[in-house]
Amino acid sequence: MNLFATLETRLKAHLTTLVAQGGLPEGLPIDRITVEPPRDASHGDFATNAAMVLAKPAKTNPRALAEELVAVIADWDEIESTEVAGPGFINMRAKPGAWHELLRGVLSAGEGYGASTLGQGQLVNVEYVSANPTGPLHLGHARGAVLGDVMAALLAKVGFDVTREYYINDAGAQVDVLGRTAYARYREVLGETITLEEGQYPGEYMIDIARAIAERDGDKWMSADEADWLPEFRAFAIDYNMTQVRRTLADMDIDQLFISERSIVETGGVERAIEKLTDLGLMYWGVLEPPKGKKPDDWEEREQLLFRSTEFGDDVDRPLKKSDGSYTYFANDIAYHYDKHQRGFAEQIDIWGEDHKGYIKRMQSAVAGVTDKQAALEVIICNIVKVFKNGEPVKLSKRAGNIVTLESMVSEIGSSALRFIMLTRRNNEVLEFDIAEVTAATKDNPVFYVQYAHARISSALRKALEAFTDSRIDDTSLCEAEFAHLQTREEQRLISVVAQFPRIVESAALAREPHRVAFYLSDLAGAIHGLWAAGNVNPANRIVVDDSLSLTQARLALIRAAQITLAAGLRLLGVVPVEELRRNEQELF
RNA sequence: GGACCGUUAGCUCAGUCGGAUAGAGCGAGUGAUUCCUAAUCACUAGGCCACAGGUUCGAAUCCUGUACGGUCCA
Repeated sequence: MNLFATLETRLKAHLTTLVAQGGLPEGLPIDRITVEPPRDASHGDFATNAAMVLAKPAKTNPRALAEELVAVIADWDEIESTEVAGPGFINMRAKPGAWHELLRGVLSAGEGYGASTLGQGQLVNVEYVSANPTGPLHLGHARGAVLGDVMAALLAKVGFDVTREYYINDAGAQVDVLGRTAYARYREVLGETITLEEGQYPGEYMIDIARAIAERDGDKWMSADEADWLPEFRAFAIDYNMTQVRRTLADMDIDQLFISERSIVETGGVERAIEKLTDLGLMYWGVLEPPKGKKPDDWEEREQLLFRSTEFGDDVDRPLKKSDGSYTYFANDIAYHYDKHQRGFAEQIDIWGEDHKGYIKRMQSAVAGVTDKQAALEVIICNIVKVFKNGEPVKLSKRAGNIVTLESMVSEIGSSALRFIMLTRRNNEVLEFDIAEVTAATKDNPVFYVQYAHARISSALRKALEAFTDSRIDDTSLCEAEFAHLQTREEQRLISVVAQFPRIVESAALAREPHRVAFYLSDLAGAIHGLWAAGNVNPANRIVVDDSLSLTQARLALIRAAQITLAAGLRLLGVVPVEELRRNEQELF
C-alpha cells in the first residue's frame, strides 16, 4: 500500500540485478536512491533521482542512464508514462488503476493503514518525562510527554517493539531536600513558625503533603530524630507527588512503565555498572584539569575515580564518586541506562528538556562505554513552551511556587487539543501558543481544522445514507465502487495526499520527528476541505449526487479512505477523531 | 570563557539522510456559500533562505568563519 516504497524497492532490485549481470559497475550507492513525489505535481506522481545518484560512479551521464531506466520502468504495471526531465530526474505517472488499488487497500486496512514492518520487531526503549518526584508536572514536561508518547507510537507503527518508560529520580539529595521540606511544613502545620531553607520546595502542594502526614500520624514526629523521620517524610512526599504525576499523565492518555532509581541503586546497579566499566578498562584514578575560563571557587585539585568518557566523544572525563564517597548523579544514570541494556534494549531513545542539553555527550559516551558499544543512546531535545492567554503570558514556574498546574490546563484545553498543539512545531524550536486560540473554532486552530475535515466526512456519509437508504456504504462494499469516476482535480489531489501517509509515518519515525505527522494531517485536511468546497461551487462535484449511486459510491470510497487516513494519523498522535462538531458547545473536542 | 540549538515572505512556521521555478497559514487584495453552516475554498501579491567563503554536476540543506538570538555548564 506504500506505492513509493514498492517502486523504490523494485527499482533498487532491478539495479542490483544489473550490477550482478555486469551491466553496471560494483559499489554503486544504491541506498541513496529515492522515489518521492515531485515537488511540482505537474511533473507526475513519482520521481526518482536514481540516474543522477548513479551516473558519476557508473561513469556515464545522468540523462543517458535515465533513458535506459525509463525503458524498463515503462513496462511496470503501475506506470502509465515516464519521462526524463531536468538534470536527470525520471518522472513517472501512475495508471489510474494503481490509485484505485491503493484506495481499496486503505479501505481494507482501516486504521492499520500506514503500518509497516520496517523495525522488524527490534526492541526500542523510549524514555520520556522522567520529571523529579518533587512537585507537579509543568507544561515543559507535557511537551516531552507528548513527544515521547507519539515517538513511541510511531516506532510501534513501523514495526518496532517499543517500551515506554519513566525514570523516577527517587534517590539522592533532591528527594532528601523534598523530605526535609515536607518536615518543615509539617512543623508549621502543627503550629510552629518556620522559614524554608535555600533550595527547599516552596510550592503550596508541600503544605498539603505535610497536612496529610499530620492527619495520619499526629505529632509523633515532632521530637523524632532526622534519621527516623526523613525516610518516612521522603517516601510519603515522593508517593504523593508521583500519584499526582501519574494522574496528570493519565489525563493526557499517557501510560508508561515507571522505573525507580532507588530500586536500581539498592540492588547494586551502580556497582554493577562501575564494575563493568572497570572490566572494560574505562575507569582510572586521576586529576581533572580545572574548567577553562574563570576558575570556580569550589574547584579543588583532587585525585578521584574517573570514567574515560572522552574516549567516546565527551569533552572531559567524568567523576563517578563525590568527595564524600557517595556516587554522582551521573553514576546513577549510567546504572539506569546499563540496566536498560541488560533488559535487551540496544536502541535507547531519551526525550529531554532543553535545559539538559549539556548532558547529551556524556550520557551517550556512558551508554557506548558501559555497553562496549553494543547499545546506542539517542537524545531528542524538546525546547521550552511559552503559554499565553488572550495575549498575556501565563506563568508556570515550579520554583517560584506560583504554579498554574498542567492538570488544570489539560482540563481546560482537553488532552486531544493539547497533544496536537504540542506537535505543531519542530521539537527543537521554542513553542508558543495561546490557550484562547487552541480552543477556538476557526482554521487558525489546527486541531479544529483537522477535526472539522474528519467530521465533514462523517456528515457526508450520514447524508448518503439518507439519499440512498437501501445502499451499502460500508468499507467493504465501497471497495467495489467504480473508481474510474474519480476525475476532478480535487479528487486527484486528495488521492495523492492519502497515498503519502505511509512514507510520512516512516520518515517521521526514522527522523525522530513526530511533528511531521501533525503537519501532514493539516495538509490532508486541506485537501479534504478543497474537495468539499468544489461541491459548493458546482453541485455536480458534491460527494452525494442524488441521481447517481455509482458516482456517489466512488466519492464515498475516496473520502472514506481519506477519513481512515486522518483517523490513523490522529490516533498516532493520541488524538481522538470526532464525528461531529457543533457550534456553541462548550467542549468542541 | 565553553558546549549545544536556532536565524527561510510584513508575522508564525514547514522544507523528505544535497535535487527541478524554495512552500503553507496569518495579515493584505479579489471572488465563491450554506452535503456541517464563510467554522470553509479558489485566485493575486509578497524571498539576497542572517552574512562571507568552501565542497560538487547541483547547496536553504554539508564544511569553516562572522553577526545576532536562546538554553545549559562554569
